[in-house]
Amino acid sequence: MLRMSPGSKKGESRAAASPGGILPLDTIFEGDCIAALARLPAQSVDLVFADPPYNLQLGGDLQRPDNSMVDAVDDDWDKFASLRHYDDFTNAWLAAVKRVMKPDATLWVIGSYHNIFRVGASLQDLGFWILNDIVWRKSNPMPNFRGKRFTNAHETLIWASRDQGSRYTFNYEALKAGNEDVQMRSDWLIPLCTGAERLKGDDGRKAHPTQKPETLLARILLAASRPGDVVLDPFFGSGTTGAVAKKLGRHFVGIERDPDYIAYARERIALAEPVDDAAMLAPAEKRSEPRIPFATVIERQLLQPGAILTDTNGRHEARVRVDGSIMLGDIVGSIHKIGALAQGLPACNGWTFWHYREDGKLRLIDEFRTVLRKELAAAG
Amino acid sequence: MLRMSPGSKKGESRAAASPGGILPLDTIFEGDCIAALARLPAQSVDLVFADPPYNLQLGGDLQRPDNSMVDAVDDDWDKFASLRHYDDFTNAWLAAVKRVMKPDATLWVIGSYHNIFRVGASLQDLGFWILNDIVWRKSNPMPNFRGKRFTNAHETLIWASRDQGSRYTFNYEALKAGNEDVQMRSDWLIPLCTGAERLKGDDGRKAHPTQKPETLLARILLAASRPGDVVLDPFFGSGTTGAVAKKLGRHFVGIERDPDYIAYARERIALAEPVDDAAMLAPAEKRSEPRIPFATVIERQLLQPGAILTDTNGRHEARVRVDGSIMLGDIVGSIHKIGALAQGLPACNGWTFWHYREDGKLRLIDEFRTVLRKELAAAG
DNA sequence: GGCACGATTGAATCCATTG
DNA sequence: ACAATGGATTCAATCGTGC
Repeated sequence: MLRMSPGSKKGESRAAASPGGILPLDTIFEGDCIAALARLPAQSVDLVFADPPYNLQLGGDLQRPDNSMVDAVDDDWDKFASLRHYDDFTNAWLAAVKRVMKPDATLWVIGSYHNIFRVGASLQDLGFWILNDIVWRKSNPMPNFRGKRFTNAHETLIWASRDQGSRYTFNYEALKAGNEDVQMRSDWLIPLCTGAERLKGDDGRKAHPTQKPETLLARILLAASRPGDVVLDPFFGSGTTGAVAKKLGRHFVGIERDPDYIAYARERIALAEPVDDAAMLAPAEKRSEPRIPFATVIERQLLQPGAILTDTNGRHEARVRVDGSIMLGDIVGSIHKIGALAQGLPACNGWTFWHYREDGKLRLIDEFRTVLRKELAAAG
Repeated sequence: MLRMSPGSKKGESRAAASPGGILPLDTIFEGDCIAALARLPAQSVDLVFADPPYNLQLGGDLQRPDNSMVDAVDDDWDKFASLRHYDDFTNAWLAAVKRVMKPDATLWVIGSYHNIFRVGASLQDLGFWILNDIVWRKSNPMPNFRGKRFTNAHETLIWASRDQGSRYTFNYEALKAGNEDVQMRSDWLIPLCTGAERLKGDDGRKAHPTQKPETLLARILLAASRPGDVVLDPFFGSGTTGAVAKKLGRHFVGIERDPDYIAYARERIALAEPVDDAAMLAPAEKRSEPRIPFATVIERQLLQPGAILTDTNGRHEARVRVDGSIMLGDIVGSIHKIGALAQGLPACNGWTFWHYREDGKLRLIDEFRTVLRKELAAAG
């Protein structure tokens, strides 16, 4: 039986239409993840964050797709059986998630060396297309007490699109602006979830064993979703995904089978304060300028047919034709094509290559484009 | 047909007895890796380093922003018909390697997200026991030219013992002593192999497309082998493993298919001198302060979205956005770009320009950077 | 010689729009 | 559906050249 739980104490529950039906938003579903996913409408979510269990050989709590338990194991035969069961489980939830994803949605999965190779191989087998693997470097990892291995100071995330060639959301400019104006790398330094952020029970002990830091989820949501998007977390746990989604103006859908965790999550999400100023929320984007045909420069008589274009050094000379093409020797083509040809390069932006001479000075033809764009903007 | 080639020009060839026969040392075998492995004695090597093809599956050409071409890895040895074929290949060489390993030997494999999940799953299936996954963070990776993904700034290594419960070599104290007396972590910052270390052909072009830095191999050998141990590299390439083994007083056994690579490797190894001080092979330490993204200040909630930043005089007011960009009027950008814009300067250090108000006093946002640097310093 | 500046390069699954 | 084409997009480090 599937129960629906509003994400906030107010009990407000929004919903979004999708090809497969109606998806309740900002809601936590209580129950088995695969069964619950099967009841969600197809192609209804924009982003998935999954923090699946990875108790491979730890025994006791590994769940088969049919919800039966795998016994604790320590001999080889059982170890292989356990790996296979884990793979079955992984394949099942990944396939179920894939069905629920919009065509351009992306998936994030976090794991450690115990399980991430199983997960990665499974998702490749299912046709997901890996975009990056991301390393969460922990600034304050637990040391290796016995001195028998390297300090396990990181976890791995896989970022994948539903299919090869999909047009996924990636807020490149926003990430770059917040990162000292250099593009964001695949290794992220983020502290563990500790202190006040770490949820504690009445007994003062941690409420959830693997609560993820909000910083981590914030970066994921800011990188790969837009305000108003729907973020699905099929292993909702203590609700970090929901809390961050609410703060950042995204919708969430959570699935969790433990009612205690759901209680913690609900309380926590109710307390989360959304950023209310939309201007603070919309991702920084380089606004795409309208495309200006070079022919317009001629039509508007900013350049005359027959005018000479050269590169910076004057090594190449081309002549402007009435139709906006240019001629180098007896070869005719666009400013881009001829620019590429002149340099022997596979491509070229002609606007930023060709110059014209005015009052004895060389000026870039891109100045014309700037002028025309300003005019266009003024005209609305 | 299998040919045997001495590793040095002197042609000296040592050998070690093992349960399965005699293993020639400091030798490069020319031929297919799986066939060659089948002829080596069982249980004869102490350490394996493997740098298998990554199965990159590149699409078309990639151009840099200056329209020059990226020199892609398009070699035949990296072409596989399908994931299934790649898995078959992986299973075959891993099984062959396992047979040759002594019971307490360990295996290192390096890869990227294209192949590492296949490799990890395969070696788990074969009964290897993963000890760590290690992240090689590149200090100077190739950027993402189109701004479509995160900079792919790392590769992954898996360190595994032959069997669960084996008594492998791990030089814990030595690593700790060489790491400012803190445990060596699972994330290693090491530059790409460039400059004088990078082997070049007579034409001045790189001799091998994926030559690994000696620093990386040095750390592996120092961590997981002892002087006199035998290190096997089944994808020997340009011989980095052999050169480092010789420098560090380990023996090597290499397998390589391409006679050109073998020629480079042999010459290189002949020139390698055993070192007295292993620290010579440590990476040059970085002394510069780590770069702190302004987005971290928001992620860590040191400032809230919507907070007001001003200059000293309060002439300019900008507002902080969730993604770590700031907004002046309706213009969005980094603290640096907007700081420059506000002053009409070509550049500006936003950290030392913008202030926030706390308890009625103006404080420089650079104070946040100081705090974060202290907190994150330990992790580099 | 030393410094400034430009050219080059590294395992890469790297476009969007129009016709 | 595919094909053609306009034109947007990069970080750290090394090495060579010129003053």
